This record gives sequence, structure tokens and C-alpha cells, in this order.
Amino acid sequence: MALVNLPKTPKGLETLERIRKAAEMLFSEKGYYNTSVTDITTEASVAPGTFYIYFPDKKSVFRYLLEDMSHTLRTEIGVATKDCTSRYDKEYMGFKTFFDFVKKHSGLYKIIWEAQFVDNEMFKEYYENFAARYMIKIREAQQTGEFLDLDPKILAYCLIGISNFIGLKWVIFDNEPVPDEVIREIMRFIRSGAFADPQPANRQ
Amino acid sequence: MALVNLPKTPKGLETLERIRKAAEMLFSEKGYYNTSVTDITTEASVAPGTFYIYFPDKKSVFRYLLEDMSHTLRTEIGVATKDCTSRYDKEYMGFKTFFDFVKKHSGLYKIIWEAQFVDNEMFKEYYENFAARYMIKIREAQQTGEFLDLDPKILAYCLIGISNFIGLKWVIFDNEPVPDEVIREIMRFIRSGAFADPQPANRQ
DNA sequence: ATTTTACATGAATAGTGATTCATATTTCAT
DNA sequence: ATGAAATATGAATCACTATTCATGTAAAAT
Repeated sequence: MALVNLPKTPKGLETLERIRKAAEMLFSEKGYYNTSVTDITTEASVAPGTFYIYFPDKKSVFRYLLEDMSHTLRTEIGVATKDCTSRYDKEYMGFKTFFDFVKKHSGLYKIIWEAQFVDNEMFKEYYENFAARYMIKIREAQQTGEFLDLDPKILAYCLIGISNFIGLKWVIFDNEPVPDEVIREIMRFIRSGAFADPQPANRQ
Repeated sequence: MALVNLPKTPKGLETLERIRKAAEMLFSEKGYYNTSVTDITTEASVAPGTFYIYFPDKKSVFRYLLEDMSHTLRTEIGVATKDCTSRYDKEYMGFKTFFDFVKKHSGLYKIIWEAQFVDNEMFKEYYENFAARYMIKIREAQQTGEFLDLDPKILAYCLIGISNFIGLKWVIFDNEPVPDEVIREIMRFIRSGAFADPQPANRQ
């Protein structure tokens, strides 16, 4: 069964969009399990049955939003970093775009965190896919000599962890955009590490 | 209302413990919202009403587990890092202890992630508390000259993000312990950063 | 031994909520 | 304009679930 039954008329498209927006709003406000299908249809000003014209069940609208989000985020990061010449700039712009996205769509962003408990497979796939793409970029930067020879998988998850928790604190907890100074500070950290007196890199 | 009504006889203690264990198991297996009180009491081999002798409602057992977990984790990290002489060793042992904990109590660990959607206040408090403690340690290490003068708050959330996402990937996704080589690689990263040719640390 | 307190039961309550479907209306192609 | 396709309705269904309570049993205190 498809995730969504796409409408064939402008009217249908408009209705689907209203349902999508209502779901996005309510999921981010109250979470998936505290939102009923009736909540969604009421917010969208349609009858309960209308929901099932477009979605086979409640979970599908969640998946639909997640896929949408994941695609939009990837695209935005891709566009924003396209013209960066150095890995350093790409990394900076990647962070910046991610934080902007989280601020602009904090509702959608929260959906990812909840996915672990709604659709665990999708949650895992989302992050592993994200990490896999990151690893490719990391390997490229290692070949040009821009990045140290750290394990790409480990480095990818470190960087993803950093962006997610900085986004969590500033945007989700404190409802602020992540200031540029914070991004610069993160860049200082991933450029030089945290220790004042770096030890030899290959000590066992 | 208290989170839990502590029993006054050995028999009661044993029953409470059975309920606690059943809840922990089911929450980590299926999540809070896909676990019913009846599921818990069935798993614990007691009648539904027995649950309410010990907990005022369903949410309380979740909170109870969360507090328990949070306390145990803090204690274990405290003990493990007590005798470390350098900040480097403390950081290493902190990571190691955290990963061991996640592996050993992966069920409890997942509860934290879900807390955002069950008890958002508690979720926020948990991480802000964790970060606040981290910040104190970071400032100390900066005073002894072991750490660079990065913003303690930002650094704390970076390090928390790293440990959480490495734990997520290895333990939750792949169900493996985090190998020591991975911890060493993380240490390389936070010691030297990711870039091969570090720029001056204070460039604007 | 008897009274009191603690613990346990499970059927009943009261409410929720996802989903269906028979029916009605609107839109569109011809 | 008209038949077909698309969209919309909302009451009814059915399953589920948190919680209560009247009753019963076990343990502890006196």
C-alpha cells in the first residue's frame, strides 16, 4: 500500500495539504501518540473519513512527513554546500543549513526523534543513510588531505551527534536560532579538538 | 503524589520489583505508548489492580525508571572517573562507562529518548542537568590548562552529542558493545579535531 | 488468638480512538 | 448537460485501556 493516495483534482490537493499541515502541527505540538486522527481532521476542517481518502492509516501520514522532511533537509544541505571550495567551508555551511532547517521546521525535526518509537526501521534507516552520505564526503576530504585519517564511520556519527545535540539545546529546548558564534565555536572544536596540549595522534 | 508507594513488607518489595522489571522490559521492547498497564501486570504475574497499589498512574512508573536510570548512570560515571588523574583519562573513562551503561541497560537508555514525548519537562531537565555537571568539569580542566578555552556549554553539548550518537549506532542499531578502538578514535578526534591542517585557533 | 494493617484480586466502568461504509456532493471529461 | 470519477460526510463499529472498588487473603502486631 502506498504511503499516500495522491489526489487528482486541485480540490483534493488542497485538502491533502490541509491534512498534512494539521498533522505536522499536531505531531510537533503533542507528539504522535497524543494526537488522534480526529484531532487532525478537526484541525484540517474535514470529516474523519476524509483522512482515509488520502492515507491508508494513521502511521502513513507520519511516515509521509518523515520522508518529506528527510528529502527537504538533504536537498537544502546539498544546495547550500554545492559551491563551497574547501571542506572547512562545506562543514560550516552544512552545520548552518542544518540549524536553520531545525529552527524553521522544528516541528518536523522533532518527528525524527519520535520515529524511534513509531517506526523504528525508518528511524534507523534515516540516520544510517545520513551517515553513509557523510562518510563519502569524509573519505573525499581525506583523499585531498583536508581531513585527518579518522575512521569515517566514527567521525560521521560524532559530527551528526554534535549537530543534533546543539540543535536540540538551542532550538528545541530554548527556542532560539543557533547563533553564528556557536557554529564558529563548533568549528574551532572540530578543527583543533578540545585539548590544549595535543598528544601525538597515533599513540597506543 | 509520590512517584511510587514504597511497600512495607518483603513480599511487597518483591512485587514492586517484578512490576518494575516488567515495565522496563516492555517499555524498551515496545515503547511507552505501545505498552498497556495490563501488559505490565501480566508480565509481572499480578492482577491489574496491583499496579495501582504501588504507582498512582502509568506515567509514574515511567518517571520512576527514568530517575532510577539517571541516578545510576551518574553514580557509575562518578565512580569510574574518580581516580583518573588527567582530564584526558577522565574523558576516556567517562565515555567508556557511558557506553558500558548503554550496552548493559539499553532498555533504560531508550527510555530517555522517549521521554521527550512522555514527559518533556523531565527530558529537558535530564540533559540540562547532565550538561551543567559536564560544564563544571570542563571549566576545571580549562583552569588547569588541560582544555582549550572553548565555550563550556557548547563543548558540553558537543561531547554529549558524540557519546549519544555513537551509543545509538553501536548499541541500539547494531546491538554491539562500543569497542575500545572506537573510544580511542573518538579521543583522537576530540584531541586533534578532524582537520589535517589546523588553522590558528582564534582566527576571526 | 485476634485484631489490624498490608497486599492482592479481577470484574466493572467509562472513555478513547482508529477505521469503515453507506450515502451524498462536487468536479471533470465528453 | 450528463454520466463517470473524485471527493466528502459522519454516524456506527469494535477493540482497547487506564483506572476504580468491593471483596478477599496473607502477614504482622498485640
